[in-house]
Amino acid sequence: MPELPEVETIKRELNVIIGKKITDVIVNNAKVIKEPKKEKFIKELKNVAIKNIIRKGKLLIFELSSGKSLTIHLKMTGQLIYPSTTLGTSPQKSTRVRFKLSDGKFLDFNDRRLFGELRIIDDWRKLKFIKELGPEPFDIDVKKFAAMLKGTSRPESGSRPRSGKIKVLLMDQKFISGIGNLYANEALFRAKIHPQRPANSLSKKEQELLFKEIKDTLSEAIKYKGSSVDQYVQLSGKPGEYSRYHQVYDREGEKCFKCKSEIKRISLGGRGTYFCPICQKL
DNA sequence: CGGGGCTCCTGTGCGC
DNA sequence: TGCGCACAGGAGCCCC
Repeated sequence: MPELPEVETIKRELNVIIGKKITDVIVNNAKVIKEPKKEKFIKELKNVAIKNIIRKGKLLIFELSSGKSLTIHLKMTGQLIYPSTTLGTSPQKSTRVRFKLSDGKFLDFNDRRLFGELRIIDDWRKLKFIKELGPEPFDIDVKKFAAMLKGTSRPESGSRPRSGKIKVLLMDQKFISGIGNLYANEALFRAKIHPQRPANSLSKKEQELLFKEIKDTLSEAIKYKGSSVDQYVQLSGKPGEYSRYHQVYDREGEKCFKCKSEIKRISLGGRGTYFCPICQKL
């Protein structure tokens, strides 16, 4: 479940490979390569340098010296490991693609469930996923956020009246980018808002608090290098430390840290949704 | 439009 | 102790 903080952590750590050249590509499972086909994918990367690495929402983009870009989406169980060691966390059974760099070390893409997506494209800005991506929480102000929730934001930015559930909306990458199931749960708890609240029903105070808590939760998670709940690890293979600060996620039946009542779990948008029925008002 | 459910997959961890 | 299966949830898609 890498979300914005996890992908941002990896992106920052990947700084060390900027300027290095890819000397070889080993594909153990071509399913994660979405375009172009395996042979062309390998050819496009060989002897090409990594010029820059950026992140858009949960998507990593490697800008290459060829002018093209390699995009990597970790989806749920994707990992990037560098430098890979034979004794450490990589390579392993789930190592799907290995990039050999000009320093002789490997950057490994591991992905247990094969949901991850690698592609090479001429212009990442033209990707449908990118064009439809909503703004990041850090790129907007509270006024804009409030307008988006109310659905009164400019039509060309894709805003409509938002009567859907707030938690489902927060996870919608076309609405706002970077938030997944874990941080949607955490931010809503901190803002004392029930996940089933209609998005356009929030009071001005609630909008402000939610916006603040989204940013604070994400910032804190970045500070602690992400949450290792399932598969996520840092580039070095070390787990992220933020999991120990989770208030509700994966805590069904345990006591709320604030009011001691029982954390509940429901399903929203097909996702496990955790909340405190006392602290979070419907 | 919202919402629910299914799909892509596989390793883990639970219940029996 | 072993076996089988529900579950994890990012994002796209389909249908009502």
